[in-house]
Amino acid sequence: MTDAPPIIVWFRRDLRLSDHPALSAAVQSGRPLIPVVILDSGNSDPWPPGAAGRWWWHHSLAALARSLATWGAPLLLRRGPEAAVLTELATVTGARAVFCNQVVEPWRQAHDHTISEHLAQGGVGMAFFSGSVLFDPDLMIAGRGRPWTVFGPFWRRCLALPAPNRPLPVPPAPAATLHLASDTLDSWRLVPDRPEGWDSLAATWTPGEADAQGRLTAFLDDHADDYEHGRDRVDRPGTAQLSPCLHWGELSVRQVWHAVSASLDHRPESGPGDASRRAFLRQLGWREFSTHLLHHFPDLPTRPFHARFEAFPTRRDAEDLAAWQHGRTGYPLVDAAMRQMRTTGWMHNRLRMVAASFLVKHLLLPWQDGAAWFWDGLVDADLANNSAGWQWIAGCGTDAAPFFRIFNPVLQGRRFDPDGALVRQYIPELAEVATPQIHEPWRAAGSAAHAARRGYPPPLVDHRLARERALAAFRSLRPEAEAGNI
DNA sequence: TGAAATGTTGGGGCG
DNA sequence: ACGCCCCAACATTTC
Repeated sequence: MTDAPPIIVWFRRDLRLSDHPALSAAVQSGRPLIPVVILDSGNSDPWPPGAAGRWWWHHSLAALARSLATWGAPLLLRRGPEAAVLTELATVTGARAVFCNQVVEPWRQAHDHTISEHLAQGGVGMAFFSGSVLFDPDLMIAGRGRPWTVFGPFWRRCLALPAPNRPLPVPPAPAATLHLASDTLDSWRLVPDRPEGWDSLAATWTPGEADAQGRLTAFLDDHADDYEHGRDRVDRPGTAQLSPCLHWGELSVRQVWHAVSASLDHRPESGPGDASRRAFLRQLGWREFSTHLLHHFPDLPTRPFHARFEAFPTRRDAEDLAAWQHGRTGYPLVDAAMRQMRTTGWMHNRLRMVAASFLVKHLLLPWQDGAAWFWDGLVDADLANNSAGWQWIAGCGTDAAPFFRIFNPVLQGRRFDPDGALVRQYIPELAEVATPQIHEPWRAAGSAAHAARRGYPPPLVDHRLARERALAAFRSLRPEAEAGNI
């Protein structure tokens, strides 16, 4: 054995071996490695993963442990306050350094700062590597002074910057490894019980880096050329469905960026799929935008960006909230969306907009309640994306959809689920309803009776009335109304 | 990354 | 043949 002290590589939201700057740097040092994942028992995380997130986390950790074992450095699982776990590990092994990739979330960065100072007292250094975003949020506003709050200019600026670094390969395995006692993953009990179990998620997903890479490849082969339009169809797999992989870091955003833009860069003239590929990169841009926003505005998860929305006349109605949560609003597209999330842990992006709009505008319930439900139910639940998305749809965020932009669930259904295939998949009660009425089953006389027998509820609210009610609520917020000089 | 209301236009039926 | 009306189709405005 060498005398060189080992390096602790702390895995957080980067459950992969490729394009892992902290891991690569540790390997390059030639020291023995201690890869570790810590389950924080100190409740210091104000946004611990929800139920679906924990399911994903468990399985992705299992996959990471397998690939690290094969690669040559077994993964260590330790439970406890993060600073204490790292300190103890450093003491026992003689490690003088902890390497990790930065997670761009305000609470996480604050904790990292504290932990880093704590470790420094014991002579242990902490090194942070970047990799969870395409562009550094602080560098982007350097010289400008204030964050971008409108997506368009933000993205134009991003595209004008030098391209993000090329992703790193899986590093060669270290020569020496240490074997230390580890918790078993099962003892962490990450996956909570739920009445219907988790089989339907397991049938949908295989968490882990290998499957994530496969998804990326499949998307490039099958859907990237038609993404611009195909992504809108909720009844077809036109999207990449990489969001959980990106959240948990099974793929780095740089890997996705480079894989998609490579075909643009290497083609002399623009091909048929170029617009689609740019549209996809733009979606990575929204992820980037949300992450930067949360970094600059830590209140984003709880408080409306535009303070006047604090006065919005939201309702409090536990029954309506429960109807929405469990897919019993009587609007098939909304209900299919909510049941898709329950069944798969994922929801099509367009359905997220429709379902969120319905909660906020048709039901006038707080967007924070909707965000909390999504947080618990989505395997890709991401604080920045979830918060920014809800604020966007609620009209109170930066660069938000105007509040008066109210989705009509019937029209959205006709346009993006024209055959009713998605509705029939998730709402078996409506399987017999004819296609012309599938998105408004209350209008189908014969089928309506049938649906009633099967227990599918009538509409919770009338669209036209709900729309007018929402517009009135919005009008009550206008500055002129407050000033009393309408 | 809407939808509804309102306005405009142009073709065709018809007296 | 001509003007009138209807209304679908499209465009613009408003919420």
